[in-house]
Amino acid sequence: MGVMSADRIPPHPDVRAVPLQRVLEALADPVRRSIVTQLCDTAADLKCGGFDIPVSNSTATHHFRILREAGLIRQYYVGTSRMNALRRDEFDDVFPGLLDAVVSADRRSSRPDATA
Amino acid sequence: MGVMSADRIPPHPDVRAVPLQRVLEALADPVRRSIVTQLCDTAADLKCGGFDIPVSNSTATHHFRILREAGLIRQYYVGTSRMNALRRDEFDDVFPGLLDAVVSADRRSSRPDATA
DNA sequence: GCGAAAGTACGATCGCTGTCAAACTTTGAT
DNA sequence: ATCAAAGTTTGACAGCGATCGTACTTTCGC
Repeated sequence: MGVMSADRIPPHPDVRAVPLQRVLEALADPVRRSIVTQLCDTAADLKCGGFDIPVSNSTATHHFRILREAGLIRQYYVGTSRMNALRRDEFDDVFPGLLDAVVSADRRSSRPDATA
Repeated sequence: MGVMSADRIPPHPDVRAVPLQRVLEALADPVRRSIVTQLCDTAADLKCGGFDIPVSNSTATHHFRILREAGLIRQYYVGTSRMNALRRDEFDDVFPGLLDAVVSADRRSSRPDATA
């Protein structure tokens, strides 16, 4: 008995209404930061199962919800897959420079770093 | 029977050796963020008791330690007062743009905001 | 229709962290 | 010498949040 695929996703917040506290809590978790970084690097939307993260399925759902409520990602369904998109521009408007600084530093942290 | 006032402060980390994780955990707490913002706004070193924070003395000590170990502040004694200095330049070298983004957003969060 | 695929929702743990009060330490002033 | 000022240390406690397994829901392909 189908519900339309539209409202299968909980509402996305207006980024301007998201407290900095929520944003920093979201970005302070390594798994979530990895999700954001992967979205940045891919420069394309990814389904939940398309990420390389070391947690169970239900834990992943939890992390995606936190990111969504922090205004960092937008989710929408394609068939049975939930897609995730970075809300780059909207987010940068409200928190200028933050995403860049975090993602840049995170990339450096995650790489082996072979600099002499 | 006095110990010299020099080594009354635990060692400060090399900022380049501080993991991003530690930095974000430090900045994700509202009290610590307030401390950093006040240091930014004052543009001068402040003694521990010189901050406007709503926690007990021992809790404050805890927060200052977290900030110090995150490479965000440098502490030194002047008489019986422990002074706190932002490690601005060193920190910006390793995490460019991060402090600015967080402090700017934090200032906006803390103000009433009377914009029409 | 039926089964598989992709996630979600729900409880239940469990460890971490922010908090405080109380006792202690060091320095400066009297 | 003593006392006050400024913080620290220690121990205890409470609440949050990351995690997982299991059960459930929706959609797609046959």
